[in-house]
Amino acid sequence: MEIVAVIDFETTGLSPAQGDRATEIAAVLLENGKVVDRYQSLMNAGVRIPSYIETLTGISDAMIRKAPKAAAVMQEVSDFVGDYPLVAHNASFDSKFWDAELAHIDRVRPQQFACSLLLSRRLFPQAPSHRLGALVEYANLPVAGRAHRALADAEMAASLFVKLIGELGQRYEVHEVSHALLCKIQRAPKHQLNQCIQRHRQEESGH
DNA sequence: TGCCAGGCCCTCTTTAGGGCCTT
Repeated sequence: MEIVAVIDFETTGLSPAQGDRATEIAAVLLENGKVVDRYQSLMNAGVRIPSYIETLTGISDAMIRKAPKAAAVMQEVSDFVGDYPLVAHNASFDSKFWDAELAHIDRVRPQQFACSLLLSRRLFPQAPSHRLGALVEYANLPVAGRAHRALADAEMAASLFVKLIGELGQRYEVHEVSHALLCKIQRAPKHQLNQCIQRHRQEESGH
């Protein structure tokens, strides 16, 4: 498939609409199932980190004070990602923060997100949990580092994403999985994946 | 003062409720 960018944010909470800000961003570029480039940075948005968040992520106020400004980091990472299609685990979360942080620098996201959580629910419905760490364990994927740090989570989401594409290719004999197809599959009713893929094939071939 | 996310997905559903997932 085309090059995609898998991203992961660490933040001060769950909702930019409630004033939460990003504290760390990572993006990895995937080409032919391999990570070919990486970006990672802490980012200083001038906000305090709640203690339970520091416990969760290991990211402290002291670390953030020394980090580059959020605006500079977002300019760098959005340049790094360009218009490659995006992927995240629970993309509804990361897309909210991506859009909110881009808005602070007057940029607008041009591309769509695919979601490895929605895809996992469809392709691995039997998994005991669809949390990123649990899926990595379930699929026997390598642990990339400390969970709840952006680069480790982005690397693990990337390897999960590669696994999902492989599964899709095998199970449904889709030889060229596109980001556009994934965006359709992740919205399709679980019992209609086959129909969704057939319809996509027909649209692609112009019938 | 009191409140505080929101989208997905299942089910004892659809005139709704609650768990999962992200930090």
